[in-house]
Amino acid sequence: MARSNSTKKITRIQREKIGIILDAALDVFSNHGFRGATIDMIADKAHLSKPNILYYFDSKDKIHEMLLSNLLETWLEPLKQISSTGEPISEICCYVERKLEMARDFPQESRLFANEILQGAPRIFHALNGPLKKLTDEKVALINSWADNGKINSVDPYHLIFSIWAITQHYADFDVQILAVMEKNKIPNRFSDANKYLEELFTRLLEPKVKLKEPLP
Amino acid sequence: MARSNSTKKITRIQREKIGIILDAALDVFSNHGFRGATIDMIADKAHLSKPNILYYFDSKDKIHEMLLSNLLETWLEPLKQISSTGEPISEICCYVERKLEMARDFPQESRLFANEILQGAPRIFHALNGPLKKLTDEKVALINSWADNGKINSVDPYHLIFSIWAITQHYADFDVQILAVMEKNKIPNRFSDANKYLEELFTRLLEPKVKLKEPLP
DNA sequence: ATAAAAACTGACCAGATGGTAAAGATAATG
DNA sequence: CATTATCTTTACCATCTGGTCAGTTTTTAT
Repeated sequence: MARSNSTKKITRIQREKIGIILDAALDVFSNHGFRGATIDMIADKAHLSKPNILYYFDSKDKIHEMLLSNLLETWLEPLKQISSTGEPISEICCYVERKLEMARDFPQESRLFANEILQGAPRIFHALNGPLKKLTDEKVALINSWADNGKINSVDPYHLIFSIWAITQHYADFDVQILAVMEKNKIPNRFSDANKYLEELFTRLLEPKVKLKEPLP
Repeated sequence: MARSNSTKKITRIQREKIGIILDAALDVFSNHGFRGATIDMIADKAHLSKPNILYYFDSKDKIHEMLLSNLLETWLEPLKQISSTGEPISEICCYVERKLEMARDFPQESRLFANEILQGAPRIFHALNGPLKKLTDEKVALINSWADNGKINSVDPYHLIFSIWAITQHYADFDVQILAVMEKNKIPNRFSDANKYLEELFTRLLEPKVKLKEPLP
């Protein structure tokens, strides 16, 4: 059997088919949620038979599990990149930009995540409570230190981060609504327009009230 | 039968039981999504038998449908209240506040809506494309006119509205994540802290660059 | 009180769905 | 080439789930 008994070698066919299955599963799970997705739908999309899929994964849950654990690293990465040595406002704006790019380029991953959280995060609560919390704590401290040094306006760092998460996720998760509501000719530019808007939003928020002139180099 | 053949009188028992069923259904649908919810779960929560539920509603879909149509009015209301005669920045901030209150007081409704949109809005696309679009168009025009008159900073009105929707929804839909990540002693105040943060966020964004002094009354 | 209408129940279906078993087909290996 | 290990399929099963139905109980109206 091919079941993921860790210590086994992985054949060429296994690597290929597992990839195909995960691609198909991501598509199906992200569009229908865990319960709404069926193995048959995944099988159809992957051009494989249902038992064949269950030859590579023990169960529907296992497929979903693997998608989520693959996702988490990708999801944390942009936040990790906020650097304590960079210029604060540009660090934040670059973070927003990276997140927005992810919403544009990986909307399925975004919706998979949103579905999971909406249902109460039954399968990844541990990751939220562990790695994500740890990373968030770090960046909260960093933002606070920037504020203490007068480099940015003093704001609640948690809510700053939440608002970034919220807005950027929105462009992936609520895309249907955006498409339905927006003026048709504005739709193609929605991501670059959003980026422009968000840059102004967060720059204005974070600019220190009294701007000190820095000496020219 | 009691089925909703519009032109029929409604008895006391019908009114009561339909209310009980909708309450239970809101709870179940919002926590599990449409496919994840079962009539049995609704029946359990409502302390009614499954056939009894189907005595009042023709199908699972009909229950869901009614919840969504009830929801829509509630959902549009806060946006409607933005008034062209008020002070622009305070109108926007009050809108944010109302939306945030809804996230706090009706998180189930918020998640029901989010679930529906995430799955591609199959059952309410018409409402997004109709009433919601119409209302949004109006408010977009209003915001643009404020900007043209120099009363607010000139920003993309669509993305302003989207960011308000995104952030306020987030506090309901992603509550698990917030609870997992946030410092424990900040949790009880999260809504009032959010309100404070958002007021500053949008005030700073919308303040005209050059503030004209108004004559005292 | 009694008949009619409304409300409710237990038993039951049919189809969908997650998953299995066993045998056949294909690829890798000595 | 032969043998083994891997891969795939056909035919299933058990359970869940939306929904029905025939009949019983309760409420309402006369």
